Amino acid sequence: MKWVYIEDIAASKDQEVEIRGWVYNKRSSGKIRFILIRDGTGILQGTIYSTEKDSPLFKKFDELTQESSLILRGLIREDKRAPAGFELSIKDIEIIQIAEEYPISPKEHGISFLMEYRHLWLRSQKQHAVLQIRTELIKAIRDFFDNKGFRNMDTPILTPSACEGTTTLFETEYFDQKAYLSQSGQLYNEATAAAFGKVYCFGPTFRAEKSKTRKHLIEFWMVEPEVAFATLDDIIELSEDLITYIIERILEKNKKELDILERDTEPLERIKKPFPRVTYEEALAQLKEKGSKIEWGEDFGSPEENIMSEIYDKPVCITHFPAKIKAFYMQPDMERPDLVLGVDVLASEGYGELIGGGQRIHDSGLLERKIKEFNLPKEDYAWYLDLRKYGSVPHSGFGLGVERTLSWICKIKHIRESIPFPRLLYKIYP
RNA sequence: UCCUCGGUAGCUCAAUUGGCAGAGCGGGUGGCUGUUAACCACUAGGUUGUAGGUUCGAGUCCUACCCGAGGAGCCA
Repeated sequence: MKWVYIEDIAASKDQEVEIRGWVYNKRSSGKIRFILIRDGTGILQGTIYSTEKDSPLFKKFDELTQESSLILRGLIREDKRAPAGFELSIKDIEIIQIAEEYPISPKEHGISFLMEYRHLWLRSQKQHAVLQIRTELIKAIRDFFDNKGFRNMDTPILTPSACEGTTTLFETEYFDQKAYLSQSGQLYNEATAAAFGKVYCFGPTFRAEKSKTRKHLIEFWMVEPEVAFATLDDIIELSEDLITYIIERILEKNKKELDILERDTEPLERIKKPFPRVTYEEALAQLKEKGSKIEWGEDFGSPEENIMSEIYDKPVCITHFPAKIKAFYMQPDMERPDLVLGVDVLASEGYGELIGGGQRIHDSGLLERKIKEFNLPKEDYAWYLDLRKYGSVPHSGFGLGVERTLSWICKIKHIRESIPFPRLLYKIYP
């Protein structure tokens, strides 16, 4: 008998098939019994009908517990009464394992309990929907860059020095040396961009910051494009194109999942180019008008990000930040050397920074001065400075956080649900 | 790291002024011919986070600690 996945069930209408999966729920009503089976691709209702109370099928049905694994065989029928529109008339139940009492019942649970059972919580419908969208999101990101001729050049996770210099790194042993888990592939991207023109890296990044918010993960995934000869304006446009492409794809491919998540898609549907662009100083004026006490030279906190997303109903690009609050490699504005050609793209609906990036310094002398100014060990940046000696060109890039983007698209309350196994402050289980 | 709130059955929660520790869900048993987180009846299930203190008596009050949540800060 043919083994089919529930997502493909329509093609097997009026045929006898085999469904392999787990008991999602079961109900009985005298002579008729229902099994909801999930197989990872969907949930299907199977029915058993018998006039005999102790028929062999009923006996097997009665043994089943929530999440028991089994193979059902039977006829696929169209039936309006079934949740999926199709139903399986069960002719045979093959039990693989009877599950022990499953801790996650179909009723409500607290977050700390669910997080402790994250390995099982993944089976629940909403978690499943979020992660289903995640796989489409990652595919869309790759397609976007691949279709534009970008080369995927992944960068190392183990790095020799505190390349960023500023934020907290995870340290590990590397034979007789120290190594650090990567916080960004950007510096290496600049090298591959000079070799391949336009590149992107896509991988996990690690930040040992003691952040305890709904927007931060200790380990998260980031896609970072880098383009030789590109200016700030070029990569702002690239950011807009990427975000609109992603949104369009998810709206097209993940209707079912967005529906399960009860996501109002209207705010996503209006996300089209161009996005509003404001400079840091213009944003500051808008924020003060709305009552913020932020002063020039301060970075935006989450109250400021929230105000910005109240003002605009699309992602907003903020540019020209004070140099002192941004990284050492950011290209200063020629007319205002105290500002840098950086851009942060803030999501709508209060989801904070999706993208951070900008134009990089390509002048060798200036970069050396900045390294000194930021008190960074020059030896560690010898190879990076080489890139400015051998055919240096203006170049720009950015990083987009996958989990922030996914949280926003799914409108979930906390970023911890946007990755199968979140690493959170002090929490590394399961 | 700071502020606020919380920790009672497997889960979600209740317990009046300090006075018998309780309900729903889940589990078990039985019933029901179309259920949709089914429903109905019965039933088992407790070191009230830990340690100490006040009191005739503490889930409730006090002290310390542990754990969790929300927020802030931190954060290319």
